[in-house]
Amino acid sequence: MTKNKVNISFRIWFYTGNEKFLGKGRVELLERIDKTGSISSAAKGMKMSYRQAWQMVNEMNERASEIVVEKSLGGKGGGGATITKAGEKAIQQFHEFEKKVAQFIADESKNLNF
Amino acid sequence: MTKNKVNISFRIWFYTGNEKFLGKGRVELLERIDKTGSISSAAKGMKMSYRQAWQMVNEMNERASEIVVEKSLGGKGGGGATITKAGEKAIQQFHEFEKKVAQFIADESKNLNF
DNA sequence: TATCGCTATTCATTTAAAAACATAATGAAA
DNA sequence: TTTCATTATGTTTTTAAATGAATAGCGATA
Repeated sequence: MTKNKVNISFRIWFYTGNEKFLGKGRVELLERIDKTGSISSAAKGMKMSYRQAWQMVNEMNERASEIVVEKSLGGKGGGGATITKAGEKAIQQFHEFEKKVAQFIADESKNLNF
Repeated sequence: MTKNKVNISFRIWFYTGNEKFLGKGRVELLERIDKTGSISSAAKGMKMSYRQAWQMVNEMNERASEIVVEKSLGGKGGGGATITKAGEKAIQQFHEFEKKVAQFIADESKNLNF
């Protein structure tokens, strides 16, 4: 009867009310928007269609009390998108929370076997 | 600037090595097998095809060091399936772990706003 | 030895989510 | 006033996952 070590994986999501607001994927999207300055190039960088990326951004903006992405239309480069202070805070809080949970799970799972 | 309360949802998965072994859905499947005595009626009770249920059971048995479901073929009622001691333990440990994580997250998320 | 309901397995079909495609609309700047 | 890359939005196509259907095998028991 060999015992196997059990590893635990997890995911967390932030909700506002009962609507999904932020998860790992959306955080990555926000970070890429921050880095590239546009939804379209952020989407290109992940395996994601522009349409979906745009929709995600829109949902997040609708569901947060302050928008997380400021979008601009037309102009020099056609427009673009930037992360707001509220967006930066959301990203940071998500990472922090995820880290805490990871630490907790790592501690608690040390002696879990089958 | 109204702040919204943020709720956090999560899911955890048990892995043996780097293969998924157990998650919320599979735990429910095991519990239904336990209650009904067969994979087929357990599957019927959830929104799940017998095929998938059978495959899940098979995967779990392959990936655990001891099988979690004992299957019997033919005989009086055509056969059936029962949960082993190892299976019961797995279910119990999953629930316990999930509960601990839920408590941790509830505590940590008390003052999270946007 | 016939029956019965289950396990076991293959193959076709359905479905839902995402991608891909197409096309306006925008507005600063040259 | 033309250009440009982007946002914005509707429509079609692809893809992946699950379901559904069909069939064989099993074996205790009546």
